[in-house]
Amino acid sequence: MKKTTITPQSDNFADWYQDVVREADLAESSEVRGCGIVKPYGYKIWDLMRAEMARLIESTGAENVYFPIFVPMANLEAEEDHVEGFAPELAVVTHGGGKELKEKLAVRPTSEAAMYPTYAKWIQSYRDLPLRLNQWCNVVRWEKRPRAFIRWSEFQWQEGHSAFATEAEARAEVWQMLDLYEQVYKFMAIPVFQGRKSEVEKFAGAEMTTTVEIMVRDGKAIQGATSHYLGTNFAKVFDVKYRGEDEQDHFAHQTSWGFAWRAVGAVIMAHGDDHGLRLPPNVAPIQIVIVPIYKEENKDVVLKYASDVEAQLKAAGNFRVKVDLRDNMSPGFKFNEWEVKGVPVRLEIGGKEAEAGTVTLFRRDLNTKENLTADAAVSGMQQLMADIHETLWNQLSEFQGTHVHRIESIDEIGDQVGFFEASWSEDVASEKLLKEKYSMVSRVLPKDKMDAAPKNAKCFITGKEAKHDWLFAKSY
RNA sequence: CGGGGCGUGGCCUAGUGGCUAAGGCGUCUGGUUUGGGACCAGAAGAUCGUGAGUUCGAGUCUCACCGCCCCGACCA
Repeated sequence: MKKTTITPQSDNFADWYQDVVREADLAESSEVRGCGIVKPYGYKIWDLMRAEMARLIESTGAENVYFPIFVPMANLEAEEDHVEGFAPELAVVTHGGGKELKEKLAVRPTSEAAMYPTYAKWIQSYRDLPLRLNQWCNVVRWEKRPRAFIRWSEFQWQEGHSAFATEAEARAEVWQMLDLYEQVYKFMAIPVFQGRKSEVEKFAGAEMTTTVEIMVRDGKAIQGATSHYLGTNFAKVFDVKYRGEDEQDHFAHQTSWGFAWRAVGAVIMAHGDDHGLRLPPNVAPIQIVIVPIYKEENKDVVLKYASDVEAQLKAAGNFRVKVDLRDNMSPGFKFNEWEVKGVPVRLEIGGKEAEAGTVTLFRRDLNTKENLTADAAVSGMQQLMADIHETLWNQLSEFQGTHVHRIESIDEIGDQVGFFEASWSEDVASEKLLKEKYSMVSRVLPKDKMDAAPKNAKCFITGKEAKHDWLFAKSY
């Protein structure tokens, strides 16, 4: 008999998402409109993602720095497209120390304008290049429609900013960092669609934006991370130039790339089911929960056995294991709670198991139980974690596969959900039309389609000459 | 900024002009329990979003304001 406080996905996906965030104790809303409070369990998931992301970034030789949260308004206004893109969502500090400020300070919505005046000082010679820096920080964008993790007004992320002597190097960096983002999502058992953004969708001030797009369980897209080629747009504004070997001054070619805690939201929406969260082991705060089940007369025996199994697991694979010792809750309550929280593996250990030297093992990816010897469970745990990761990956991959629809005309969209592949003219007006009609925009020109001829010579919207095969979808 | 909805203990809900604002969940204390969301007893916790107004009397009616949520447009 299952009682659930979670709305089924098929009833209302948005409600389901909010219910999971609440029931799994990930986050709650705060006193401040649009800003969230991330609770310990939710923050740990982010920490695990962040650690992997940090490892990947540092493996490329980029170094960490920290720049201030405040940016002089004048800096932000310097790059025309940039300010136009961000002005509507700026938080601005007008008072400090009890006085009105002459120079208003923006709370950074992103740090190009905060960092590049300093880059101009640091970069003098071609010998100072490349400069590849990263910072982990919080940024603020006054969002009109916030959503837990996916789009809070304040969020944590990493933003990397590099400068190169040549366009070729900068463009290579853009794709290299995008590959890291694909890898970090692989770490979360999430396949991505990697490629480039349209003119309408690209970053304010960029020459080119690349993206990893994720398809989640309702067929919508989440932009998982972006990597931009900024060209010399910002360099010209902030005077980021270097003396080359040719004894001439040149503007630096810049990139920026960012990954935010919306990834937590992506994991929830990509893997979750009607019972709640299903966490890939790599980002599960608790990978194995042991629920001891005992009566007064066998309590000591059961708890001893449970703690032995815990010790063996920790010795075998340094797993994140928790023994749920709360004695004011029934086993059934605990089962449900850990399922909602997405713990990949649960071991039920009671009198029967203690006597037989077995465990009852529940895996959250398949929601199945089996009884096996404790030795087998321990020695097979590493493989089981890998299997769970793979199952989640495969399930999502299969879902994505069946939800990419090839269409030749805009009207074929109808009420289907998912991503739509179509040959497109890349005409700006046509993208607006698509948005009005189907609330849908281009998501990505997949990397492997960038140099390929479109399958259909005619654009699916305008009938004009198509340039490439793009993916379109509704998005978060 | 448009459209819709809602403000009553931490959360959910009752209350539809009349006595001391009721119940469930949760929390705390003690006890009893433990194989799929346990039970008993007790306790704490609300100036009913704010301000005016109507009335003998307002959680309830009127007006204004504030805030929140959901659906769009904007965005990582």
